[in-house]
Amino acid sequence: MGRNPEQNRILRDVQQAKILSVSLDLFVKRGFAATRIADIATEAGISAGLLYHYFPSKDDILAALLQASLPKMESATQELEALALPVADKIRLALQMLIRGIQEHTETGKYHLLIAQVSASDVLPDVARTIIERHAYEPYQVMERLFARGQEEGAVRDGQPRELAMIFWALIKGLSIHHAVHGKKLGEPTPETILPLFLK
Amino acid sequence: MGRNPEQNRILRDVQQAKILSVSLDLFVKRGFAATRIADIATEAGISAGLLYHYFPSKDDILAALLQASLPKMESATQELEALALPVADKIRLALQMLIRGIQEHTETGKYHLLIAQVSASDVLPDVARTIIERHAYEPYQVMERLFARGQEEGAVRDGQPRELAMIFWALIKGLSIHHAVHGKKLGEPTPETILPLFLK
DNA sequence: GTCTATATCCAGATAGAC
DNA sequence: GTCTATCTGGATATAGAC
Repeated sequence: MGRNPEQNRILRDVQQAKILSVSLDLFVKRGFAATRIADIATEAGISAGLLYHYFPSKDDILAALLQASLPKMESATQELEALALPVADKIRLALQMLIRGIQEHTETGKYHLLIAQVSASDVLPDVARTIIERHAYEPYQVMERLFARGQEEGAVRDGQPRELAMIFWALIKGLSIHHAVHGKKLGEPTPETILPLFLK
Repeated sequence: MGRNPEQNRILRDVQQAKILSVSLDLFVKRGFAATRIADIATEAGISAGLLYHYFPSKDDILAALLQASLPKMESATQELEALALPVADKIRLALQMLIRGIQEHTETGKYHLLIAQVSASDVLPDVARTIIERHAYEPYQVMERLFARGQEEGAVRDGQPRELAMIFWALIKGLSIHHAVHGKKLGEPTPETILPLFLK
């Protein structure tokens, strides 16, 4: 019943993906430090021992998650910037996608939450910290440029573009947490309510 | 060299306060799960054994912190509401105090961060969860009423008051985290930039 | 690739002397 | 009230059989 190398590779990828996916869920739900390897393994339907066949340590799982997510977000914002659209539309688009991600528990939404939770911590594994630092600034800069251009077009409200960018991302992080804590119990803000905060 | 009961009481209060204060710092910096009792004790200048003379468990320290903070915030928002001031001024006042708390690392600011971090977690000690649930809604309701009244006065922007309240608190939580992560490195939004988001 | 069994370590919590 | 020494449990990680 041997498997050929190709099948092995596929199995390996599938297992790794599974581990990463349940890790993301658990890290987001319980926090990194409070999540146990045993939980991840159980949730992934494998033994703890086998998990170590795929990842050398818990820290490496976190690193892999960040490694996968941050560049993805970075390129998403850059693609947004490159679109041939009026700035107001780009901002609307960004907001809609982000809010949707948060409220529908998209992977992207979870990544935001993970980053929000994890990057506040002092005791991050070094690898993780490096990854975060390398990619944290880009989204701020993209939004800053977007707001600046929007002001030239007369579509965006007054205020330092950089401050607006910080407010924008702070709000997104805050909404991630709000959703994680309260779910839909309190109701949730819609992009239509948020958008006019930034536009004229 | 005996101490009289009064002196004992004072000592006890001082030690407890010290433990709570360093715990708050550490919880906020590293997260609750990642903070070790030994760290708290060292930081407080006492032995781990002695710490247990003052608090029966780590969970109880967290509970004590929340127990102290949430009602304080609740009453702060209620006092704000009671002031005889135009709504726009009240909102400005609230924003200034909150932002100041965040940026100057006031106790209040740290409490916000603690609540933001801790309340997202699934594995909270039961006591802690109960305390949070009992006090979480009041600030939303206060801001919702404030925004509603502000709209009647024509001072507050359009939009569901409830949604505006959620946005308001999400932004505050997001700014707490932003400050914890980036400090003053990116610069920080000022109340003057934020206020017009909510006012007409 | 997968599991079970286990080594190792470390954190929370206790006991008891001073 | 305070410390040191210690117990205990649980979590990460490894070893080795299948």
